[in-house]
Amino acid sequence: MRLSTKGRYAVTAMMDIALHENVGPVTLADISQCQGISLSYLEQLFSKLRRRGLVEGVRGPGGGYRLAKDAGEISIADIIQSVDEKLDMTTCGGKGNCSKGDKCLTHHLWHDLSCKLYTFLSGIKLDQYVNRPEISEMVKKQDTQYGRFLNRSHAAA
Amino acid sequence: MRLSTKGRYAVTAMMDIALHENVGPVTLADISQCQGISLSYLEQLFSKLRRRGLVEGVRGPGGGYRLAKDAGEISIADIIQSVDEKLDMTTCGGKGNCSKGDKCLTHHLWHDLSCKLYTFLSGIKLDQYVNRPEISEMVKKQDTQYGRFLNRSHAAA
DNA sequence: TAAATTCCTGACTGAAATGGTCAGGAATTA
DNA sequence: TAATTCCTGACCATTTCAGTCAGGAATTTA
Repeated sequence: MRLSTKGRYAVTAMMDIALHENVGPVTLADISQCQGISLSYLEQLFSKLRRRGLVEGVRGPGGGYRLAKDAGEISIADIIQSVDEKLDMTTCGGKGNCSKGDKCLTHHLWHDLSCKLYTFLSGIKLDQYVNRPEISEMVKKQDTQYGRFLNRSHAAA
Repeated sequence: MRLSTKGRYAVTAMMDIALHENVGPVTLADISQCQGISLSYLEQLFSKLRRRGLVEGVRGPGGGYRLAKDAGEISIADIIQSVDEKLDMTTCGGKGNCSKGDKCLTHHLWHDLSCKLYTFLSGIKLDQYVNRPEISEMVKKQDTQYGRFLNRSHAAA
């Protein structure tokens, strides 16, 4: 398994988009500035998120990225697997041939753990955190601080 | 967070030792051969496990490593933290200064996740898997295959 | 006491992943 | 047509992983 800054960046960026669903597409440039993530790196991550069908890009001025599904249908597991590839912790990828064709001593352990972790991460959907009052306050603060969406007709107050 | 082969190796090796508690100290050479882990790499890992007080080394012929505590008191979290350092998934290490002194958008998310994962891994003790019938059978197979502990007076049948 | 065994330590190494840069398109809007 | 934004691919520095190597320290056994 792998759970690094990569997955964290992806989740943070997705959260940013989900938090601005009502405003319209969010540009990677904005996310880059607000969340402190390199623009080119974001582009790499979103290339994968797009291929996985989690977001869709809108080109041209006023464009950006928006969620391809409802925020309630996108889980943290989806996002992490898009960029980090695997949540499975067994060496064998669940096949049970980790020790010369047989299961290794810790196969059951890693299998159990992978299942639990996956269940947990799949259970968390984007909208759960989007609707938290502390978080929507934080994003409002950030938006005014960076002057985001000032040129949008239907910008948030 | 980090959960790589490193932590897996450490847990596997600890499991091997726990499974042979009744036979006496287990040499790293044996673990290396049976579990397919490089000897020198094992030595690095056990250096950390020893410093954490999870195992103790016995030098000289007939020596090896044995558990420093009861198998029921050693959790997977203990082992992984010994070699991999951190299970915490927040960027800030739990301090909440991840975004210019304030909490970042996903602070709560990673904090929650870290707690759950830690609770889960702390709850699994070595003895839980040692006492599983499938696993003690596997280890018996391995032992005869590699001819381990043949020169020990109280070797397992 | 000598030899064998085993832990123990530190320096070094190739390969991969991380996180990021750069350059240049392609599509869309104004 | 110009500006904006996504989109792609090549490239790069650094870190981590996983392992090698060499050598020493403690202990047991002969």
